[in-house]
Amino acid sequence: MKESRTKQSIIDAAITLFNTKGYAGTSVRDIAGRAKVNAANISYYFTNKQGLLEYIVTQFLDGYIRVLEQVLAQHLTSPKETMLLTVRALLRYQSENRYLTRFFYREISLDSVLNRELVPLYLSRERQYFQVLLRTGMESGEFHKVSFSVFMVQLKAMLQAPYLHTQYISEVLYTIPSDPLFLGGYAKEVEKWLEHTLFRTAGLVPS
Amino acid sequence: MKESRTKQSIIDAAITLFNTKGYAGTSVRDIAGRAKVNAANISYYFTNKQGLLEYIVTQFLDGYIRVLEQVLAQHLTSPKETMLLTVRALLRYQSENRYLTRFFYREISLDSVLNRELVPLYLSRERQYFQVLLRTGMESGEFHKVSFSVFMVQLKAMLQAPYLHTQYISEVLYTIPSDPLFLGGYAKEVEKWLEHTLFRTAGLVPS
Amino acid sequence: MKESRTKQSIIDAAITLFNTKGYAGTSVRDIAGRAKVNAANISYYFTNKQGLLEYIVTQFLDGYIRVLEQVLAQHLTSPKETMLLTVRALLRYQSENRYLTRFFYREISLDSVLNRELVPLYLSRERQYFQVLLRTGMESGEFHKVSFSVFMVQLKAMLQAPYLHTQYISEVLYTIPSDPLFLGGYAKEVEKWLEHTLFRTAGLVPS
Amino acid sequence: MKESRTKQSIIDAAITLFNTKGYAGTSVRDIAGRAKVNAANISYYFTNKQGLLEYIVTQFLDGYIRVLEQVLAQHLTSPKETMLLTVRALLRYQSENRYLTRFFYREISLDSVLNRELVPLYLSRERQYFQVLLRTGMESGEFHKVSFSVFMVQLKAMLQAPYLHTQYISEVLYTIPSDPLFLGGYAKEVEKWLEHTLFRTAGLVPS
DNA sequence: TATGAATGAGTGTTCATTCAT
DNA sequence: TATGAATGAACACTCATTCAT
Repeated sequence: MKESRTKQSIIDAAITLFNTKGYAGTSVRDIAGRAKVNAANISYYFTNKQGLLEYIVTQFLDGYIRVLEQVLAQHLTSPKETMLLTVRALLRYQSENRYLTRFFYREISLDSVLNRELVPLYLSRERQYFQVLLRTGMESGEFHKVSFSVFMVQLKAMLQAPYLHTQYISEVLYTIPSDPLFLGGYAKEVEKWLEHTLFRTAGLVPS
Repeated sequence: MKESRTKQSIIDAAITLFNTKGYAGTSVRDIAGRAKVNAANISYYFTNKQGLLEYIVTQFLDGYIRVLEQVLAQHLTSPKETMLLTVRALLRYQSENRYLTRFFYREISLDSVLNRELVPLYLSRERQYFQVLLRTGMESGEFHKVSFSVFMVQLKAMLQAPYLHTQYISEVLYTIPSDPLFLGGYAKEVEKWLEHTLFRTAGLVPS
Repeated sequence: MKESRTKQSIIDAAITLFNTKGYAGTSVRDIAGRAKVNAANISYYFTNKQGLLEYIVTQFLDGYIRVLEQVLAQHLTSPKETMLLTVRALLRYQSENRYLTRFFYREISLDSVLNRELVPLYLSRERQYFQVLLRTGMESGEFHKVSFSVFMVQLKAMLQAPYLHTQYISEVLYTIPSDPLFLGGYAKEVEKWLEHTLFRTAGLVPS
Repeated sequence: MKESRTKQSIIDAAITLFNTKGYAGTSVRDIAGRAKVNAANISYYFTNKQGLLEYIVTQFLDGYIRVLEQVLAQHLTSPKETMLLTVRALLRYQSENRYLTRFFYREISLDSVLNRELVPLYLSRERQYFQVLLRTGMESGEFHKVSFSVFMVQLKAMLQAPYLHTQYISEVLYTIPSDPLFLGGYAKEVEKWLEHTLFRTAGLVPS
């Protein structure tokens, strides 16, 4: 079921503008103007501006969770391999939705109905995913014994860094996060960190 | 020269509200209401809303740079010691201005005149500070040979993490960033990371 | 293509209020209130208050120039007859738009973008029209040899007088400029002046 | 009794600004800024903005009436001579107060308390002055029999023209109204008109 | 499905004015 | 006499949204 051209162009325009100017700093007329549609269409398709935001964020989080599910669906036996593939998949997903990712990680820290109600629902599923994975790895002896929370805050920082510290990241990798080449480079940095802090046995899984 | 009561209460209210609702999401009437002053005072003291933002951000960045200068003023001979004291001082400064810090690190990624003109001026001074420090440390043999850019993006991530990943950080440290106890805890994590990636000789400088 | 009811009632209200209170002395809420429409419609239809002014003034000046063109379109051979018909037509046009005329002649002397840029464009066309007409009349011998500038300043004063010296004019003509009867009366005064200062041959063209 | 420096500089600034931007278009801060005084002084010296306007207009009208009284005080016996001296004196007075004159003639047509109450008081004295002068002249046989109202509207137009039709007047007289040379030139035009329409005997009174 | 017209609430800002000093 | 601080009301304008078509 393809979205109507109008609906999709609204979404695309919204993501771009939310990313550069923030949600509150973007007006529905801005979005309609960039999407080259009538502003009333936004209310028609998404009820209101808040509805458009929820649609976009939900879409992003649905995709994020789907990435986790797709890794699980491969029925890998090694926790180490699962962790590596998960991280790679998430980095790829974020890179494919880079404007949305950047917007989400920025706006998530604001006080809003969205962040108090909708977002925690998804984040608790992410937390559960990694909790199970970590426990399994530690029980099997593949992972060092680490604090879950300490690991998580570091992992999240790793995942978000390229989208929050844009001033430096481009120099580090001689490229920008939008560049597909970036994926490989930054992913290796993250894997090095996993190797060092989590994995007991050396040797990377080939990417 | 003390700020007038009115001016200061506007600043305090603005920091709180910018932090929770963002700059664009905060109206001057919101600020005036919370500060319990007339909204016209904002124009009176800061010309306009944008002027208030600039005043606040400038104040924050001035303080940030002053922290660096104060460490330099101690004329320490060891680069390692200098680096440690710098990081501790910056963490303390951020903790003392935690709402402002959080707001700044979020809003800095938006497209605005402020971020295109005023902020880079200050950030280039921070960059220069660490560039000199790193070069000195590497020449004296106290530091590993590392890429400046890679080091910086990691350092910035370390400094900003407590303010950007607030969902997890409280669990990690059994406390919140506002808690003074937090300082010691998180600072130790950062120092451990420095020890590991930058310093050639073991042994922490007593805090 | 008729203007929408809302747009036209804004224009009508604006002309009335600009005339009695001046442009700067009239607020958009005044206009909206008198027009019995929402104030936001003014921005909707005219971008802003200044745009409404420009629309109104442009409309007036367009009509003014059109009057001149319509006289020309009659292909009269006698300069004297052309001059008389022109003056009568302009007086009729002004009488039909008396509030606008009065407002325009007052506000034109203020320092504004409008008066520095838009208005001179139209006035230069009026000047050209009379320049050609006067030259033709003088070459054919129907007109006395007069200074163009002296003639113009007097003609303009004649045309504007009923709208600028309203305190006396009503007494002079035992009527007000809005009265259609006025037209004949004042027009005759102007023609008498033309007869006296410009025309070499006696005898009025029947009106 | 000299005005205080502050008060006088407020008056000067107000006249300039009222002339270029109109009364409603000028803010008390504009005036204070140009006068280089604190805005509160305006309320202190003139109660409020309206009071400043009244002060200025009253000053102008007082001077205007004083001009008439000074001609009368010369106890001239010839109505013709009186009329000529009056017109010359009024033109000189206006030229000496040209900004104020221009502002007054423009703003006088607006609907305001000032124009409904204060101004008519003075204008009725001007009317009476000319009424007596005209009657005397006509009874003595020096003046043609003319309609008072018709004469007045023409006279007023003559007096105001240089200040209302500024676009053309400069070309006519190869000078600007502010130029002292202008006085003589324009005065002669007006006297020619008087000679033609009012005076029975030829021969100008030497100026 | 899509739009132009229209609105009420809210935006940042300026206004003339007051008042303690 | 003169001022900086402060205010409430008003300013022009933008906002997200509704609705008839």
